Amino acid sequence: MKPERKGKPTIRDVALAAGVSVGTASRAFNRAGRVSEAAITAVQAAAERLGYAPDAIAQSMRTRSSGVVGLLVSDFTNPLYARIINAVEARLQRDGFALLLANTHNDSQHERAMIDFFRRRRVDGLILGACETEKPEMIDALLAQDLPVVALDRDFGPLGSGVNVDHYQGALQATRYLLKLGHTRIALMTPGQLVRPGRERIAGFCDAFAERGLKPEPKLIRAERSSMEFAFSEALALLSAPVRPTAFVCLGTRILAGVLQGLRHSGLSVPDDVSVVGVGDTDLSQLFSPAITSLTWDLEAVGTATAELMLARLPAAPGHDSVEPERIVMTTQMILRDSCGPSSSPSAVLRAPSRHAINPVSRAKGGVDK
Amino acid sequence: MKPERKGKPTIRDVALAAGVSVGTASRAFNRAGRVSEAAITAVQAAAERLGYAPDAIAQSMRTRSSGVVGLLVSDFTNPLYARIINAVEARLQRDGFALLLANTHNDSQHERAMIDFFRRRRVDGLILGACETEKPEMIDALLAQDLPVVALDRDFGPLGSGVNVDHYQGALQATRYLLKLGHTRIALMTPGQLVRPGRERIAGFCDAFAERGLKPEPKLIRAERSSMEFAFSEALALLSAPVRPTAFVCLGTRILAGVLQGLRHSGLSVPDDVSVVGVGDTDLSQLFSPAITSLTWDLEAVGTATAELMLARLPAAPGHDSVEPERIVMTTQMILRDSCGPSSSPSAVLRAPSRHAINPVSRAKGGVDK
DNA sequence: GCGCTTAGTGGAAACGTTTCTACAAAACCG
DNA sequence: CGGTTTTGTAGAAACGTTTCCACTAAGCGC
Repeated sequence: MKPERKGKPTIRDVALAAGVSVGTASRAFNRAGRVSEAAITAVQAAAERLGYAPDAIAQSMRTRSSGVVGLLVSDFTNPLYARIINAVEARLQRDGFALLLANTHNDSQHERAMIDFFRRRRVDGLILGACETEKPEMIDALLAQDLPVVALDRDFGPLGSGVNVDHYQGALQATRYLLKLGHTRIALMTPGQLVRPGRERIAGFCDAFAERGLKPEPKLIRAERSSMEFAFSEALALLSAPVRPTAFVCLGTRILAGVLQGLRHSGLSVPDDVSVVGVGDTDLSQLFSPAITSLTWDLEAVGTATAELMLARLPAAPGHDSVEPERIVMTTQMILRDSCGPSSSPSAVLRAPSRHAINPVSRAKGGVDK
Repeated sequence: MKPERKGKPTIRDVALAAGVSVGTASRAFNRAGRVSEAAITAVQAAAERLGYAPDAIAQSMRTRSSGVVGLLVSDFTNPLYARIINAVEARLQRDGFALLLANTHNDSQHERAMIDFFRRRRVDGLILGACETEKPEMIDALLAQDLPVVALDRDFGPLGSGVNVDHYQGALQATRYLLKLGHTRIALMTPGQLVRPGRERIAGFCDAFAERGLKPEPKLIRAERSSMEFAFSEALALLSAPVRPTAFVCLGTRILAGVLQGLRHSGLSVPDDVSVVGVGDTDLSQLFSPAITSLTWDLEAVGTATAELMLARLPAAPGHDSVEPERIVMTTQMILRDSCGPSSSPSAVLRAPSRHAINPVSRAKGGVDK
């Protein structure tokens, strides 16, 4: 019909075609202010005819809101992260927000650069699951901005919002379980103690020992890197020690894989020689023989809750003046399978092949004490 | 020092502080046109002092380039996708581009909506690994735009660029291998034949049979959904048939998991009762006992190549007028492990525990014949 | 010193929206 | 029917950049 020169048609073209001014055209689209029904239909018809679609960049420019949320994570190759991010994306998409994704590769300088990069891109909010961001000065700087920030399994102090998995309770439960089976030489392998999950797990681990008046062997706590190669060599080192651990708690998917490889390499059998508690309801933990007793939590729920926390803090939200910091705690479950047996006894009796129920979500307002 | 009201400082503030005009300040930052050294240092000093960072939205507005690449994929929970996307992101990041991520959940309507959404957001390029986009009319519409499009394991015809894994060759190789071991009742399970990977694999599978003057059993080709649950029930169905398959080719990580579960559930042992070829060098295929002989390809290389194909097509690229369509084909490898044995013989002898070398990358110009 | 080029600068226009202001027309109300 | 409110509209001013254009002040060859 009307091939307006080249390029996409602008609202100006639409207004012209509809015989109204640009202002009216804009109001017609946004149903804001006063517009006559006649104008609305005329504008919509013209837009349809011309194939007009508003330019999101220009809208951002004017409204100062980009409709984009930034998500920063150390490495989303981790299948646990992948599923969380998937859920975040799905939830944000429902509200018309897009997800700008970057990973930091555990490089704190890089991380800071990416946060800045996101800021320059005027993201409407930031979801942070990266490590450096637990440093107090960093947190203060972040929260000082008007940019909504939501933590993903990170601790941003009393003023920060976020979703946290209850790793403390999980580690406590897993360790209690092994202690009850008679294990005392239990190795704990988890990502570094710099970040919340690592710290919490170590605390839960130690407290489970303390409950029985015991102390864990410090050398059996390996909270450093979370790569499979590292876990493999650490496992080998621990297993070749004069007196080796009788159980492993492996709180990382890659770590679990590395430890299992180490056990196989050492010719030890699970659970007869060594008991293993893994993490996540992954293919590996289900199909390894024996199936791995695992600590899990609802990844989709974590992602959805994170997204919703963010959406509630976005300027577009209805009553967003009430931006009280809020923290959501997700509980963990132990899925009992076949990889744990009594300590130093010939064979295991305990067995519970089926899964437990889905975990509930508990909410907790974060206290503000400035 | 100079708390310029509220909000972020603009280039105007910087120019004022440096005692130059905004135009000069802009040129100073971009090193474009003629600027004196004095001006550059003054502007940079002022920017530093004020903590100025240019507004990417405003820049996009003016330059019509957003510095963002959109990536659409059906579901990045798939660990194979996750690693590819990781590599894409890393490569784009190196050149200062951000990644806008969305998944289509295999909903073609949704897919179209997301492509539009990306367009409105003025992404500089689009990487498509989703299904619908192989429909001719869709492709034409996409290529007609000025927006660079790169396919991720999808076929966009002679005019499209993209990175393709050589699934045909891979399936051929895997099937030949099983045929040589004496299997003829081989089941093929792969994601649907609507998309390139599925089609190619089926073709390779059939051609391997044809080489020996054989024809595959049509009922043993299951190319539909790629979920674990589906694979599990399909496997059970196939295994309970009067005469069951002696080998499975499982070309999806979730499919592999489902089939292995099905085999376990049926009480059949691998490779004595049934041989299995899996996909991807995952934890599961390495640690399952027996370790799974797998068809793999270099996921990082796929991601990097995809990103580079895109970068070369971005307007910012140096000689981007030469936008010939280009297709990169990645070869596959078979990692021989312990999950395949001769057909209907008591036990397997063949064994090769170590990995093969990394695959090379072969490049091929796509022919243009318009 | 006088034209000529050239380096450097300031100012303004543009990018495509939304929103504000002003104003006209219509509606309502004694 | 005059005044007051209401309704709808047009037009322009932003938003923060980049880039174009015009212009001044050097530099240079003679």
